[in-house]
Amino acid sequence: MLSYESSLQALADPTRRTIFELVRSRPRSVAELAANVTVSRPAVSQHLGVLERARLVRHRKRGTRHVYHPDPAGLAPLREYVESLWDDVLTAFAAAGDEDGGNGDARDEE
Amino acid sequence: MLSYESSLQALADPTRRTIFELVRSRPRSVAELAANVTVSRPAVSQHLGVLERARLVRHRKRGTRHVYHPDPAGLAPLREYVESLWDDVLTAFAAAGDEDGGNGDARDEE
DNA sequence: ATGATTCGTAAGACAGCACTAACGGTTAGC
DNA sequence: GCTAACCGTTAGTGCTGTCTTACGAATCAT
Repeated sequence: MLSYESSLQALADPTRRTIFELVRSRPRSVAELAANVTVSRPAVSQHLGVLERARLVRHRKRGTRHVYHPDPAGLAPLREYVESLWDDVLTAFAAAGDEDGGNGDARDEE
Repeated sequence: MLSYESSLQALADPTRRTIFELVRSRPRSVAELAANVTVSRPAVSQHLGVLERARLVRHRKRGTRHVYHPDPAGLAPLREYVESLWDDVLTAFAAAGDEDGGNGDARDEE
């Protein structure tokens, strides 16, 4: 699996995105994260596993607590991918025009 | 639903991402898209519906054919979101340091 | 050493999503 | 007007992912 795929799929889930937003603003423990979302603590732990596999977060053991903090390693490929899409789509869009529903002249071009 | 959420969720699916890649490279009809993926034509039509609701593609009726082309409207919010994540994560990462497994000094800070 | 706290993991139930098959609508061509 | 081609939609099915409960491991405090 390409690197930006896992990041894309990880951030697609709303709960997981909320957790990542919390970790992004400030490093937090699992219990602190679970207190700020509607799901249980094991669910948060599973989401953190997905985020960590996607290289979006890392964790550091602080005694019995696992403190999670963001990691740019997984976000960088996603950022590059979106940027490449952005450039190509702008070019393709400018070449095609911006009208959509109108079916004025029907020329066959294939 | 915020705009970048739908784009994120739409691009998370591999088949949908393949379809979007094809549309990005060149405007294509539904049958042409279906010929380049492993799923059936109705499945492609459904995926195009999701992509269109996310403002990632548009379509133009060319006789009986529906030609789909990319749309920057849905991609722009996603790009801005990823960029904002990138900036904040870089800052947070620099402030936290880059070590992970090491549990050297355990101070209680809460 | 013992008890308490924090966390990860396994197992099972449940919901959501993607897919196929069948149908109906619209347009081009004869 | 009639046939064929292209497409969207709906109903039904299978599967992947998420959630909760229960359990075990690791660490700090007493």
